[in-house]
Amino acid sequence: MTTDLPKAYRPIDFEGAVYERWLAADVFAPDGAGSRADDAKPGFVIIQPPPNVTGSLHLGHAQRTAVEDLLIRHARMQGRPTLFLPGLDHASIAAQVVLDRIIAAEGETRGSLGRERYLERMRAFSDSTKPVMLGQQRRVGASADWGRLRYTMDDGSARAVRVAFERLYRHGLAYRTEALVNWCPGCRTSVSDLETIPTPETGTLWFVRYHLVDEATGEPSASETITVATTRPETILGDTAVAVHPDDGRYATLVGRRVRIPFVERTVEIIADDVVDPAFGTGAVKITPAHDQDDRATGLRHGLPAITVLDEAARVTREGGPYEGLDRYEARARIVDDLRGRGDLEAERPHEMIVGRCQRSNDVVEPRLMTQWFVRTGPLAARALDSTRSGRTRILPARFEKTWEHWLTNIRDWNVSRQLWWGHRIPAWYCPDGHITVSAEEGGPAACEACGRPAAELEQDPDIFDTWFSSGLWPFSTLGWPDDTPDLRRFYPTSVMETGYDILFFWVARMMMLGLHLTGAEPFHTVYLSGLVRDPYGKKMSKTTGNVVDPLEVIDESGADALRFALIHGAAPGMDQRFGPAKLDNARNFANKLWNATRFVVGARPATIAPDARRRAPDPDRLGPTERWIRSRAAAATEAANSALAELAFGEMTRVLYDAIWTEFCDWGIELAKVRLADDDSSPGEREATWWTLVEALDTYLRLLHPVMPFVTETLWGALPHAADDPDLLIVARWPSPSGGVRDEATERDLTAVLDLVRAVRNARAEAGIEAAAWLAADVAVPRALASTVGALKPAISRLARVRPLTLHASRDGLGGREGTPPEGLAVVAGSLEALVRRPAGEPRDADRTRLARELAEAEGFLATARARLANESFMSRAPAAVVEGARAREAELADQVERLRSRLAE
RNA sequence: GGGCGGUUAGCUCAGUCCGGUCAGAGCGCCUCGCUUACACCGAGGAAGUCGCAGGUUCGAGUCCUGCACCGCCCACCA
Repeated sequence: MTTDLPKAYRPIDFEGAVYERWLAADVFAPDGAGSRADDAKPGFVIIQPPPNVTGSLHLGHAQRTAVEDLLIRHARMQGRPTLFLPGLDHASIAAQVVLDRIIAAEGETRGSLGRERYLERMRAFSDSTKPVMLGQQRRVGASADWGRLRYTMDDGSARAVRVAFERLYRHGLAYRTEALVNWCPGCRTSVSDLETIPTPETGTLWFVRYHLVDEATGEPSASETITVATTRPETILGDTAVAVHPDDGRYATLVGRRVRIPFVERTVEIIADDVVDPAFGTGAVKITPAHDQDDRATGLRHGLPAITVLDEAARVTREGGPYEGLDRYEARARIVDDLRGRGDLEAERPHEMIVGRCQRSNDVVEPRLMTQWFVRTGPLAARALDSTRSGRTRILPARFEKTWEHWLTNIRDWNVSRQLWWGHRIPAWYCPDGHITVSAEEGGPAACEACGRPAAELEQDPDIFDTWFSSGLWPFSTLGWPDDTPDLRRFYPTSVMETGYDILFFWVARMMMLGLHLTGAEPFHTVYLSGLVRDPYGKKMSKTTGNVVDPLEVIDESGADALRFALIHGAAPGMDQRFGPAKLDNARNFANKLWNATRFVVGARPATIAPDARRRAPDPDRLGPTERWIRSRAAAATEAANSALAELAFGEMTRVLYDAIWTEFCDWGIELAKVRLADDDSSPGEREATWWTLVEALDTYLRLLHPVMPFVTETLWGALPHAADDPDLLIVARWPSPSGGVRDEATERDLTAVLDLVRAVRNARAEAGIEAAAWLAADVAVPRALASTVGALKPAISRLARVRPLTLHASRDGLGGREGTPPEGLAVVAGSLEALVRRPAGEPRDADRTRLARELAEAEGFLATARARLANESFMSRAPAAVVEGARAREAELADQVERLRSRLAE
């Protein structure tokens, strides 16, 4: 069974082969040939958040995959039927932005290629990125069911989109209307509110005089004017009213009068409306219903016309009269100049304001009046809120529930129309009479629903869906919805949705809303929100900043296990983490440690055990304190890891395992065990028991660590003896059960005392400046309670503290020095144990005295605090009995310590 | 304008929900050491008034209030 391990830990040498073995064993699919899933156990399902096909993965994706794969591997080892369904997202707008850049380099544009050729290019482009991305996932170690790989642009997804939309439409939850949408002149499409980033800017507030119309002549008056304040003079061209507050005395007499809009020479009315803030500007506002949300609402209330003066490129339209064809900012400058020329620019001053910019292109988004499709979110959001409030779906970390609440309670209808090409075409057809037919049929409707006109006379909506619409169906469209498939029945609802908090609204909320309405069930019971991976300086990683790290480079260098461990170890849920070489090195070193520890154990097999022996539990009658301690600590680690995992506290879990393996198992466990393994005095049976103990603990640790570091643990586990009922591969081996462990608290206590003594002796030696290699004679006084443990560990203490000969005494008298003969040594007081280490002849004693004096002062300080506490009546009467008891015990211990230190110092 | 998060060793961060052995880790730093698993190592060590000010409590990084910076999210005031 045991195979030879290479001396050096070189992940690149084995990770690929390990992955091949998993694939060959067919263990990823829930019903794969190698699956050891028990169908009686609850299933565990993760539908992977599909990365965009825009290129390659970054560290954020690697983190995503690491966490998801951790959950999946853990569930798989528990014997639960698991499904990790991988996927890719077509990312319509993001992909178009990328492709636009690529074709621009070839001197082409969207327009020059045309819709069909452009889409062809896009398909070719995404076909080229897909394998790269899937290869990256594989290198990270994703144990996904590749046979179920899905794509948001595949036929299944397309059909789900059409059916979903048709149902929403029939249920009155999707509607088409003219509304002001966020228009990006750069991308030439509308974008959602979420994609419009409010950006602070210093603009200008211009005060413009409008001339009232002299009702007698019908001409603008030279003297009668009203001054409005605006930050956007170019929209003057589309003004259809001026508004003042109804209670504003300054303008009371002007309400109902008319003014002449300059340049376009339109005559509009002065109206009164509550929306106007009399304290802002002049208290009079120009109203441009086609280019401002507030004005649109005001216009609707007052029946004002809406005149669009900016086109899809944000150039002035024919309605703009003399300014037609000018870009919005050129027009603005010209209009300001012209107003100044007319003497109608009363004032201008800098103004701090917020403008909306496009998330993709950073262009200033223009409110634009268009007829588009919307999803009515009110009823959908209400159900989503109910799901989290009732706890049917929980969000972790819990604080995000507040954000969730706030967003969903203030949600506005969702504009799903995009004037892009790459995506799912909206399945709505219009007939010449203006009737709408929505159809989920692949070829479209046969005829107009309303008037029966044949399909040939119908025209399909040219727009496509917001990319998040198809993403919103992801948890069930991937399982066969809208059909009632076996997969859907078996794996839906899914278990955990792991993703970054930055797409909580974009994606999670949409999945929840659409999932609840279309399937009647919450699509997942837990939302686990990860933080963002940032660069070492805290900057968000982005291609434009150039600080993006390719996971493959990291994996080539340090291994996938190190990358995964570092990403998980360094993170707390929902908190961003800075990621740099330090964390990675630490993780790699840890893997190396594990590697070498295993190499040692494998190599330390007693000759009496056959190389191909089956793993068995150590003989309980041959266990010494060391063995009992190692087993107990492994059991403790199992408990701690399990409870951390239950809370999805992955960072906590790796911390537990890191300490257990490195500090406890390697630094102490193996070092202690070496003694019995090498000691000629120990019997073959004892040596075997020690070795089996090491194997057992290591086996447990490798299992516990496998979900985080799958490659190295699989490799190392393969080098250890397996039990009769173990599978060949760790990936499907049983998860350690906490009850299977053997906690032994008495042994743990005793060992703590012994290890403290060893540490104290080492410390004393170091402080005294004694040569590390020197063997010194030592006497140790051992209280009765520790006699048996210390007796059994005598050779180990001797080795670890480098003391020889070592003599044990039943009382302090045995240490000598008290009566007359001054001790020639280092006095060491550690808990209830006390040692006297003989110094080499001629060494001065000052350092030792200094150390003792410092320890005494420290102990006295603690003792004083402890006594003050016990003297506090409130504490004694109000604190719980257990706490008081603990305080008493500590006081006694400290008092003893102080007494002994004093007496040592007095010698 | 609301809301949330952060402020703990030189640096990067756990710990705060469930108050008392929690003052921790990694990196860095100092002193030793190539002891046949590991120098991607081992042994020892230095290092923090847990942002500030109040409050609750026998007891507070841990709960409450206020404040100060830093960051994020939401938000139709021209």
